[in-house]
Amino acid sequence: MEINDLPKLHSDFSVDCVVFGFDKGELRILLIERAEEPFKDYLALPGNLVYDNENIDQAANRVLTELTSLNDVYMEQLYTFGDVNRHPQGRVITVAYFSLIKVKKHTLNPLSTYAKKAQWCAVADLPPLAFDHQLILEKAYKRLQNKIRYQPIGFELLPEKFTLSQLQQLYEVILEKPIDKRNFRKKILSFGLLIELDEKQKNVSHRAAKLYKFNKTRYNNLKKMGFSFEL
Amino acid sequence: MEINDLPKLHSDFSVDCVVFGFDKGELRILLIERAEEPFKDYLALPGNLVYDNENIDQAANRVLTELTSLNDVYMEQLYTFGDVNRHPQGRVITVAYFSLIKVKKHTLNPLSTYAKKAQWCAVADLPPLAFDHQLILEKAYKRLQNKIRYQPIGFELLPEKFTLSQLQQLYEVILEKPIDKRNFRKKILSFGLLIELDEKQKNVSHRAAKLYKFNKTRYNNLKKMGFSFEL
DNA sequence: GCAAAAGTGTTAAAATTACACCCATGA
DNA sequence: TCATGGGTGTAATTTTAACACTTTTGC
Repeated sequence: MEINDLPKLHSDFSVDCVVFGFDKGELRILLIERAEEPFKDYLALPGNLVYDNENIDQAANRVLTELTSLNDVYMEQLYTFGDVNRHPQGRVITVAYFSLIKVKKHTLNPLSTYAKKAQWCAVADLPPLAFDHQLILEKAYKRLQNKIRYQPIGFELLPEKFTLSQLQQLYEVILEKPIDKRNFRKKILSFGLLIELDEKQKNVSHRAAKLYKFNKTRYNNLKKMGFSFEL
Repeated sequence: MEINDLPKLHSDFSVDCVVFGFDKGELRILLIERAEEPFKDYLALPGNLVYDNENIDQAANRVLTELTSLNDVYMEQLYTFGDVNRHPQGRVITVAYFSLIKVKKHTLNPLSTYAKKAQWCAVADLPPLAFDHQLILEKAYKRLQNKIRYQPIGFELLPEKFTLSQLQQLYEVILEKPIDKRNFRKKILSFGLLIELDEKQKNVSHRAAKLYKFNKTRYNNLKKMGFSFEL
C-alpha cells in the first residue's frame, strides 16, 4: 500500500530516511523521484508507512534495505514531523531517520511503482523536494554536522580502507570549513583508533598515501571506559 | 477521550512529557499517579493523545499547560517510542517531549479523571513507572546531561535571580560530579552572560551571596554571531 | 565567637593554533 | 622534469586543572 493510494486518511505513521553518502568529494543523499501525485516528478526522501506489526526502527530498516540491499548500516532516529498540514491528503505523522552508508559498497535496487528511480544527489545543490522533506533534510544535516565532531561516525561514510586526506576532506565538506592538515593528523592519530595498513593507494599520479582502517572494537572498549572522541 | 477508554486500537499517537524541575538541591520530574488500568496506581509521565487538528508540539504544550498553567517554558521534542507492544491495549506511538521549568513559579493544577494527582519526584529515587516510561525518562536524562554542557539551558531550571553556588550545584547534580568552585565561577562569568544584580540573598545564616540574572538577549545576539556556550 | 557558605589568584600542565618545506609517484 | 598531493615538527598562545585561605552573616 502506498500513501497516495489512500483516500482522506484519519492519521497514519510513516518513516522517511535521510541516507547520507560521500562520493567524489561531495556529501550526497539518496532521493527517489516520485511517479505519482502529489508532488509527481519531485525528488523525495525514501519512505513508507509503518506496518501495524512492526516497530518503527524496523520500518526504517526495511525502507533502506529495499533501496540498497544493505543491512548493518549506521542508522538512528532523527525527529518526528507531524504538522497537521504536512501531507496534502490527510494527516501523516512521519518519523525521520538518519543513516550513513558507504556509497561504493552497493548498487541501488530497482523500485516499486510509486517511485521511478533512486539516485544520489549532492546535498549542496538540490532542487525543491516533495512535502516537508527540505525541512527534514536540514534537520538531518545539522545533526550530522554536530555529531561528527564528538562521535566517530565519519568512518561510516568512507570505504573500509581510506587515507587520512580522504578523512580530512570528509570533515571539511561536512563542517564546511578548512582544517589544517598537520593538526588534523596529529589529533586524529592521537586517539589510537586508526590501524595503519601495510598498503598504499594505487594508480595515483602522485606519492601514494598510506591506507588506514578504523578500529571499531577498540573504540567500543574505550567508550565503555568513559573515553570520549572529540575532534 | 483517554487512552484507557479505548478498546483494541488500530494505532494512535500520543505525546508524553518529561518535565524537569530543580528544587531543594535535587533534580525532579513531574509525574502523575494513574487512577485506571493498565498500570493503575503507578506513576507515569503526563501525556495524552494528539488531536486530529493539532500539531504534535501543540499537543505537548497542551498537556503541560493543563498540569501547570504555564506557557512559555523551555520545551523540545525528545524521541519517538513506537514499539508494537509498548502499550498493552494496542499500538500507541508516542512522541516524547522534554521540558525544563522553574518549580517555584507555579502550583500544580487539579487533574482530570484518569490521574489522581501530579507530584514532583526526585529523579535519583523513583519507583517503577508505567508503560515504557522508565526508558523515556532515561533518554531524557541523558539528553539533559549532554545538552547542559553546550547550551545555557540550566537557567530554565533556576529562579530568575540565583546565586553562583545554586548554579554550580545544579550542574553538579545533573552531571553527577563535583566541580571546582573557583574554576566554575571563572568560566561561567567569562561568557559575559550573567548580570550581577544589586541584591543579595536574604535570611541566610552565613555571608549572603550576590544574585545574578541570565542575560538571554545577549545570548541570543552572540549566538547569531557564532558564539558557542560550552562549560 | 563559631558555624556555614561566599568570595577570591596563581601556577603548572595540557591542548590548540599557526605555519613551510621536502618526498614519492605517474604522466 | 614537472605537477600533484603525501607527509612531517616546532614554538607561541590559550585553556584547563589543581589548590587554600579570608570574609561576611546569623545565631
